[in-house]
Amino acid sequence: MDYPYLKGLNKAQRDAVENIIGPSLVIAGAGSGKTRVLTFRIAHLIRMGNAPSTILALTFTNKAAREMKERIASVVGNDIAKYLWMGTFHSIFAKILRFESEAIGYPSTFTIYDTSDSKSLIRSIIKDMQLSNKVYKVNTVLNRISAAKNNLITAVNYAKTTSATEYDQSIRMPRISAIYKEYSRRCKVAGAMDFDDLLMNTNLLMHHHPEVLKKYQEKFKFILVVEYQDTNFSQYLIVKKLAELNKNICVVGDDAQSIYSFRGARIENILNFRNDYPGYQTYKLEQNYRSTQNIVNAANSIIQKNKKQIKKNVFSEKETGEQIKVIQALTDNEEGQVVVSEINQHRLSAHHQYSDYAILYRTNAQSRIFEEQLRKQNLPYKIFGGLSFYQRKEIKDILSYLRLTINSSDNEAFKRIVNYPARGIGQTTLTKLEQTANNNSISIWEVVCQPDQFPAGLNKGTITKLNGFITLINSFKNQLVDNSAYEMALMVARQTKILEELYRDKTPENLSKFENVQELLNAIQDFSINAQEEGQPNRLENYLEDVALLTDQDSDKDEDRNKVTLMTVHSAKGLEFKNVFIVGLEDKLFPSSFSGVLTPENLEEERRLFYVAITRAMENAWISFARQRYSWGQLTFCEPSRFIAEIDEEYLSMPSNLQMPSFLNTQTEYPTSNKRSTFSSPSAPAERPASTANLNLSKRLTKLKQAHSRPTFEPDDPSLIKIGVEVEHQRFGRGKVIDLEGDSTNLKATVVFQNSMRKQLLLKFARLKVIK
DNA sequence: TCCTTCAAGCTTTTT
DNA sequence: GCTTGAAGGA
Repeated sequence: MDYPYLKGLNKAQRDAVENIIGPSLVIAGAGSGKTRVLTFRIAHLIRMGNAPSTILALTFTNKAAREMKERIASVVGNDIAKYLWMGTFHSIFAKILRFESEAIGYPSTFTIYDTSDSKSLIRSIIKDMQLSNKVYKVNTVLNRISAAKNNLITAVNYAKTTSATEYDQSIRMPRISAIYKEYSRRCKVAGAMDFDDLLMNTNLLMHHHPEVLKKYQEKFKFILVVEYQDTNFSQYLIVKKLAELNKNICVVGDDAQSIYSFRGARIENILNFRNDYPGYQTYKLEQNYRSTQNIVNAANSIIQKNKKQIKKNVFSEKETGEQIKVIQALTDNEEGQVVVSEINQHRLSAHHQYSDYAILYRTNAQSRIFEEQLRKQNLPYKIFGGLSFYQRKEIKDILSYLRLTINSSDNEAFKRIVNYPARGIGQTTLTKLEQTANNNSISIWEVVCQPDQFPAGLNKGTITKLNGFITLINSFKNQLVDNSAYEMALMVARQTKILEELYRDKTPENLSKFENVQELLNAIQDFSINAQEEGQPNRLENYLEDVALLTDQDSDKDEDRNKVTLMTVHSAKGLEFKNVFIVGLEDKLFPSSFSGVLTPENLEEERRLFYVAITRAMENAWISFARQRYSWGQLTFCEPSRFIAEIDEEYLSMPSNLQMPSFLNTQTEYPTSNKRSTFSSPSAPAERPASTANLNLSKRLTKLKQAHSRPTFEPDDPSLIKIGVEVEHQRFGRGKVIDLEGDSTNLKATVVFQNSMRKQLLLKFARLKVIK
């Protein structure tokens, strides 16, 4: 039978769409139309008479799930597509866990702790166990616990796992096992799960309750997994168990794009598919429809250097295209300047949009310089990463009120807001409450609600203040039945006086916080309205179910449309741009070796990351590096990345400025001709400024740097700043000084900026320059 | 209890 | 360089 959507697919794509029975492995090279294939495969399943509710499709991002659902809806209609079980691993299994919560001893309203909740809990456990926070780093402890959970090692089993405890000994943190145990206990008491718990508990549920497993095995007749190379052991096992009965499993992935091993992703999962599912079919999508031949060939020439991979031949039939252009800059600032000018010029000559350009970097810290230059050269840009909307204090505060209303055992929420807005309940009180709660294995809420039964040694005044808080939360609880999520959120924002407080004191920070709270309220209103329209429940608890699983990248704003994109290579995965600048191609930065030694495994992962970066480009790619940059405030000298040398020369265009200016006299390090040899020995001894020649060099570089880059924001002498003068601030732009206060050493200026933001700045530190 | 000051820390991060 | 957290003082 023929279907219109099958037209326009190549042979491999079509096979992958049509063969729906049995295990299938789809190896989808970059830009090979894997979303298309999956979309049509699911549409095809439905057309073949399978109910959408029997199809489970798992992704890693909400965005990917939403986009695919929309595309399927456009083929089969939304009233059918909406019954698909399509979502992220976390959201789908959170949904199932809420449904089956009784079996694992959790309330269905369990809270999902985000990373900052987890860290805060671990921090207090380390403190309570009287361990040194210098030795027990919260991040390390959380990573160890997370890794254990991703490998399905429970707290009890962790203590028995000698490899784990021996490792902890070796890093001098023998008590991690005990912290893990206490962490699990407190999460349970608080009725909370962290991200990893969602997956581990799903595994435990299926392991201990075969009847539940059977129910879902029978329900999900077809299972699809996107980005299979990024699954961790926990996710892998869930999928394996669910697929055991029907074996109609289709996984799509590209081993060459596995870049999340630091989060427990196992590239082996895709490499070993053949062993797990005998009788499987493989479909290799090798034609790249995204990029020019040059880009595809260059990318291939890099990834070939990796040993661990599934052989495939990715090719493009598009035009040859231009070579990848290499840009050398003397300093990190110059790199920013050159890249941004190049974007500007190229855009004008190629008649492209701003949104056709992306700047990709290895670490978020690199973004600042590009931001500065984009602003200076007046190019609109949008930046991904950094502090997420949902991580902002004001947002977390409001959400904590909502969380506590739904699940009063949520201790992390309680601790955040019991004294915000200030009620005179301080750390001492909180410590007493927490101790009483922990000694009795109950939540803080239960302690404060039953002061007679669980005396915490508080005085009358404090108890009165606490009672005010309890009354407030209880009044919210009483309103739950009659109000939607939005009505509840609005009520909380008003009655806690948070909105009022932010509005009263109109500092720029508060203004932006006020706006953020408004934005949150809008989002909740959207949720309420959408849910109502779709006939879904729109209660507060329904909103809270997925808010913990939302990220910034889930919101696409219209005003962000025609802008240059700045993001890390990691977050660029799955996206494409006509023109891509990959910046900071320096040894130790990309490939990054922050984690100490660059092991062969890490190098291969970095190489895959570079492969991902290049394959984002449709038409043009640039690679840039600087010879020196500031990292952590320290001037460091950089070597070009070995990855530049790994690209076959024929796909590269080395510009004339790769020759160092002759007066710098660095020929030994940088031959002007025969570019390849420059990079072929990445271990070539780098000359350090110890020698006199290099003292001269660094001096000249400093001079050059001053001449080439911004003198604009060398802050002026504070004494020049008077009431009435116009000033320019490095970040906030132009403004006018309207007030000065404080003593001579701590003089503060109140500045009203052009966007009518008002800000008080300490002149000692402020980056202000007088204009007139 | 709150505010200021100092020091230590820093990757990537779909959830 | 910048942010965050913990300690110390009012």
